[in-house]
Amino acid sequence: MGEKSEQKKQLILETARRIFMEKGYKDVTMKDIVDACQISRGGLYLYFSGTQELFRAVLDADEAEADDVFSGAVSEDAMAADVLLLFLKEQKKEILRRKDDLSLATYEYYFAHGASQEENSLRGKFEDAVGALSQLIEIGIQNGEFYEVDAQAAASNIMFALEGLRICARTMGVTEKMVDDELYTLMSGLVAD
Amino acid sequence: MGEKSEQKKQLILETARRIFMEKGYKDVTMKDIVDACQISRGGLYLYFSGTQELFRAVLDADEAEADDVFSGAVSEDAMAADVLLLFLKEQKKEILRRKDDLSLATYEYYFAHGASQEENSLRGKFEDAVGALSQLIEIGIQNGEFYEVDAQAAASNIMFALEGLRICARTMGVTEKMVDDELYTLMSGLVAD
Amino acid sequence: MGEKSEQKKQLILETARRIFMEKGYKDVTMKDIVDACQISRGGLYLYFSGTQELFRAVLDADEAEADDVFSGAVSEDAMAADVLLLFLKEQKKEILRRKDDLSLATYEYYFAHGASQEENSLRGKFEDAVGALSQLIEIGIQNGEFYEVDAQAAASNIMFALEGLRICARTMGVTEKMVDDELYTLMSGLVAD
Amino acid sequence: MGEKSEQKKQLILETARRIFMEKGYKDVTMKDIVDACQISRGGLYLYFSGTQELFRAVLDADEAEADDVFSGAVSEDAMAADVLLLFLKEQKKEILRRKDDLSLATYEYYFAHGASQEENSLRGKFEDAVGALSQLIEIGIQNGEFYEVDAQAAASNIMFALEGLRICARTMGVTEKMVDDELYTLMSGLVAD
DNA sequence: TATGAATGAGTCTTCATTCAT
DNA sequence: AATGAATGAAGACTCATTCAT
Repeated sequence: MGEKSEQKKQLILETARRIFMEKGYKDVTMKDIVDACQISRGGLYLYFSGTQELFRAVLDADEAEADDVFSGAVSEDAMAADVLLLFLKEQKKEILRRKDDLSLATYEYYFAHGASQEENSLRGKFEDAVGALSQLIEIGIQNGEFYEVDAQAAASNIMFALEGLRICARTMGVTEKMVDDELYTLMSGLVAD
Repeated sequence: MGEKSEQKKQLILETARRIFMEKGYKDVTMKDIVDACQISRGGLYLYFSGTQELFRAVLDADEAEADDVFSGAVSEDAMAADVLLLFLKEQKKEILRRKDDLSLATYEYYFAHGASQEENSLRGKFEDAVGALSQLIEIGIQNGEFYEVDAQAAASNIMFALEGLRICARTMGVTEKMVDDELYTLMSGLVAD
Repeated sequence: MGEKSEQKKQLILETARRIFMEKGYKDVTMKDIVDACQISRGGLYLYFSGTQELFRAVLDADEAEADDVFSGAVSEDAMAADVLLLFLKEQKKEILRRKDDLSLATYEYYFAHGASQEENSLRGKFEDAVGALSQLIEIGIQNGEFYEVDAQAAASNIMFALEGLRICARTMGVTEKMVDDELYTLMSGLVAD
Repeated sequence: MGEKSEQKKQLILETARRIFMEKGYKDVTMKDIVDACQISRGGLYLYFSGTQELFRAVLDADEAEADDVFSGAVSEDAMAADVLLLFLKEQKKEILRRKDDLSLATYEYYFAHGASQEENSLRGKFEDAVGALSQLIEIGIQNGEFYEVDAQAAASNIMFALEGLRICARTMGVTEKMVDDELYTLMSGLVAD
């Protein structure tokens, strides 16, 4: 039964994920989940005690299967600039994607439950990304592809700018051109093109 | 009588502003406002039809008294670098300020009511800031203070990075050092220090 | 001032009448009246203590200027059948008129405030109409225009049938043909045509 | 469990029916029902989303168990006149019954929700009654009990007059004598007595 | 007379959460 | 494990009515 149980939990998580993408975090009610899962009210509570726990679980599941964008790429003999370009293109897609994206719900979640909490995984994620990016830039510099910049600072700057683009896209709206221009600016800081 | 009425409206706006700073946007109820204002339920509705209208009014009031950071500074013979530094310091303060700040509520408001709406003043604000910053950088370049960069692109980059810092501060949390480092990186792109 | 006062009262009554025709009785609020009259809240209460009193006044005003349909007609040497026909045509118009009519509001008013009340003027109105109709039929009989029926009974029957048509029009809806047919039936009871 | 649920729904319907009879349609609030049913606020909404839906359900339940007054009677060899008399007596009782009657609420309901709606079952009911009555009269004519009148027209006339009596009873009030007289008039149109 | 701001009671509706089965 | 009926608290909103000016 433990297996069946696990299956059901997975089903709930997948469904919840979809709903969080559609409605953000705060607007989602247990009823929304129950309806979408075709599960009983009480049944849902057997697995999750509320939307907070549910969203936490959705985030954790994400993390578990998070794929490091660079891990594979960098080890090969691909050019660092190409890897970076690929990464930025991926980010662009995410930034411009209006729905099908957990970023809005995630922002709402952390607004509500504090930047203080220990389990704030966002920070770790961000630092991992900065670290990986930094390494990539380092490699690029050694390859002679990139200018001799402070890799760590450059990586941070890129990440903050990307976050800025993302939040701007979710609030004031951004055009594709705005994103392209900014990404171009970011690349220009590293390499002549 | 219109005067007294106006006073009350102001009182409500100020109180609401405080509450929005404390609780963000979505968690604020009309009852919260009512209690804080020591006003009757019906009384509040005489002035505002709901939290959305209230927050809109708070934002509008902000805008009305918004002071252009550069306007005064630039026209004087202060160095562009000094003006920029001042601006960044101001931003740093805002970014690190945990409460007493409408940014969280504002994000929530635009999450809820769409980046699409015509009355989205965020976009205008952002572009105004980019414009002013761009001008400032231009002046700095002409003064020989700054490198010969693309002023527009540099300004955009700074603004996106600042937004990134702000949202990171509100979600994953940032240390003062992180902010300082990033601001230093931003300055470094313009001037050797 | 008494004159001015009277004018204002008239204005209120006329406006209220229009609103009662539009919305019926129960849905009308003092606010509706206030808004439509462009008068102050308190001002309205100086004249009328609530919608009940207001509607009562509207009804009373109606009564005061109620014109007896037959009074003029009968005294002339018009044929009784023609007068009756005219009356029925007038009734048909009223029955089919969807709006611009107080009947719905009147029904609602008496539903709410009882068929019992002393000031129930409906009964008097009805009996007056039966009386007049009865007289008319009597004359018609004496003229040899109508069959020799019980005038009183015939008059009552016509009035009940008209009320039936009216309420059916307001609830289940009636077609013009249904009304025409019924009116024809009513006439047939009195005269061959 | 569906059974218990159904029982509760029935209980609510019966209670609601009683309340609608007492207070009409418009004055009834969900709270009235809740209090009368000794149920929780939220519990009621599990079954009905508002008073409109509730009243609709009450009407539908009525219709489901509606017994055709004539169906049985006519097929037997009872005299048509007797059947008609029985029907009119039944109607008289209903008309004079002050409370314990849904007619007032029904009128209010249709005032509020339009004579236009597709689901207006009143029209169908009325036409069914006219049809049955018409048949009955036809039979009476063939039996030689009734005058040779236009059965359809006579039936319509009776129904309109009954509706007229009903609404008059609910608004201006009618005496038993008034009803008797009118019913006598209606019979007189068909048969000498 | 006249104003219109203010009140507070009342209704609607939804939600998280529990619990008997 | 699972169900879904039931609860009650909470928030939105409206209205009749009053009252200081």
